[in-house]
Amino acid sequence: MRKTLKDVAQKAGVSVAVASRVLGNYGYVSEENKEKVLKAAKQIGYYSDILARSLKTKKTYSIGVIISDVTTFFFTSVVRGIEDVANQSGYHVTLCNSDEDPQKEREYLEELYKRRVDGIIISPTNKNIAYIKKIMRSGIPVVLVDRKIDEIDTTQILVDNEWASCEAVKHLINLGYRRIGAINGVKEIRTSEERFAGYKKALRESDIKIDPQLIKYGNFRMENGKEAMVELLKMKEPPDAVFVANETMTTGALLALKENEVKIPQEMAIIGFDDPVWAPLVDPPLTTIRQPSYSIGTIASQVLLQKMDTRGRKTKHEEIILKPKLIIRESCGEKIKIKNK
Amino acid sequence: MRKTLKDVAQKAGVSVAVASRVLGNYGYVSEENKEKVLKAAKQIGYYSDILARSLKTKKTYSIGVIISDVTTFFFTSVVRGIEDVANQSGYHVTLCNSDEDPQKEREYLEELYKRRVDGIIISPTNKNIAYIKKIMRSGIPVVLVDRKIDEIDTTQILVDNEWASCEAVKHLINLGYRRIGAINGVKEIRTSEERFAGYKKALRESDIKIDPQLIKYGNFRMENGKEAMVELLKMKEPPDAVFVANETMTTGALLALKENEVKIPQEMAIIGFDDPVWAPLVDPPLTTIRQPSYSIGTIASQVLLQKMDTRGRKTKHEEIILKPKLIIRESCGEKIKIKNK
DNA sequence: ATACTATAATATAACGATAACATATATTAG
DNA sequence: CTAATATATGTTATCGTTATATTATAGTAT
Repeated sequence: MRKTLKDVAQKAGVSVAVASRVLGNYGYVSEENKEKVLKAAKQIGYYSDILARSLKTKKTYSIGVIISDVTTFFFTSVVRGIEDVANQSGYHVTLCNSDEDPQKEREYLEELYKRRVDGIIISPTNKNIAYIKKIMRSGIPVVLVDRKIDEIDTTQILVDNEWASCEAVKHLINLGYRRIGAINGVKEIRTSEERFAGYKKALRESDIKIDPQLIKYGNFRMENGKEAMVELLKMKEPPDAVFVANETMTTGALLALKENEVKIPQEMAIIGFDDPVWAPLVDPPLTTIRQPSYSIGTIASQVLLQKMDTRGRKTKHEEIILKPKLIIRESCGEKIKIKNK
Repeated sequence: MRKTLKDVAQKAGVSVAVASRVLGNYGYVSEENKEKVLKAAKQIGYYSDILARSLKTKKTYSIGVIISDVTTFFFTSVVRGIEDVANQSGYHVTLCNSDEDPQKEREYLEELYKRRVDGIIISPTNKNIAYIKKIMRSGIPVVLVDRKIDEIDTTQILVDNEWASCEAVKHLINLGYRRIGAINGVKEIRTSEERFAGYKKALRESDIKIDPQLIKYGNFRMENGKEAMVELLKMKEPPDAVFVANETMTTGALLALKENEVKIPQEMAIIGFDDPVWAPLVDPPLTTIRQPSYSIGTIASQVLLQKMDTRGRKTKHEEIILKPKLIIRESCGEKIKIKNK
């Protein structure tokens, strides 16, 4: 049977109050009783019941994390950062995987609210903004990661997407590519918008006309990246390079290229956002944009911990923007060299 | 402010007992009051407090899942299976990542116990057996996945590792390889043992002498797979093929081969346990053993749900063994053809 | 008419912890 | 020597639910 504080107190021959004080490490207790209680607790194998404690103290010492895809390197890495910091401060992390599905996201938000987490870190879709605001109003601090939402007044840990994808596309342009396609994520999500903006900016600055036919929209999932690439390949005049907006869609796109036996980069150069462990291993090694994912996690956690400390105070919109890095491998080759061959 | 049942009752003009009955859907309530309560609850935005409820009912409607590596395709897939089934039955999944670290595993086990989860699914290291048993004795059902532990009397969802790796190594032998190396996982973990046993069985059955020098032990982590492969490559006479016991170590091994510019399969063939999405994309496409990971998850969840229903009854040791599948791609080539070239 | 059952509602005792309050003693200050 | 303070302990209300015991009314069977 599970032991309660009463059992400990009984065994130690003191009142529950004394036992609680010893185990909670507060108030006045004599050395003698302290020892007795500690010994008794150990002997009967007592663990405090977090449910009961939380009910009374209004603190669960747990934070909820809702991310959009646990299978990606980017998000697992973010979560690792979050956990490492949170655990150190005695917080437990409840991980939820929304799978880019607003409905699932909503359910998890409700679940976390009901379970009274002390704070939430989320990479949001943009469909539950009102509900997130409601949760914040109820006193639970929220920190956003990866995806900016203007309407939510809290700290958001972001990445300079526009700059990064602009760099990426400029890289392609510098190598000589001119017909550059794009496989974007969900249109309404800020991250997609920004990455797409960077793509357009790079083309504009190089006076390359933007061809709408070369631009596809996916939903950040693998199948989608694959389909988009297949569509591009079916064109009379397919692009000679393509920029893909995240890891899973890049996987899909690569799968499509493989199945259609398209030579990379000779027939199609490719550059992907996110830098999974396997990027150097594919054929040819993939040029990518590496995000500081672990840092995003640690910073988010630190900010949230701080917000939980100063609970109740009104928070304002604040953006912490980190810089990704272009990792050049071989999937873009050099258009000029290829032509000369 | 967070609303309580009292608020609902007040608003509806009934007692808390009636309100509780309506929301809990039990006992006698008049149609009239039922409506009133439902309306009131909706109006003030009431959510029951799971902490308080759980404290009283002794059910948290949450299960804990401890796996050894969230970054792998195998485990994320298992977790997905677990969640899909559990969520459908109204259970919340708390995901914990032990990172193959017994200390971390122990901490998470304690955490889950304290948080009073209704059941636990775990891919265990073999260092906390006594504690797992203790948890089971306290009435929390546990289901093991992926790793068999003889001493624990409960249902274990496993994979026929020995058979699968035997098949894999036989595949190499059939292709003409004779100096076949192995990069195994942690020695004490059953999964490693079994996979290694399969390796040895295949060699024995083909009358190939087992050369201890060709056998390395890792810890299932990437860096380790890399180091092991580097050691193999440093040998005067390195193996001409290698069997790697899991996904992360395979990644490491491939990285090492890449860095040392070893040609696959001409200079070294490689076959890996686990079949991540990127397996077809690497150079050359990787021959792997695909585990029925999602099924492992759904079955584990179903079994656990059932155990939670029949709580208290003593469970016996039981094994559910699924069969993996050899996925042949190009990383093993054909030794004969290669020689002839 | 009496006894019994089904329906309905309320008041209240748990669940297991914390913390506010009350009480008691020892120590120190004025 | 008294007042004030520090130390130590115990009693009990409380958190927000659920569930049990209690009471009340209506309908049905004897």
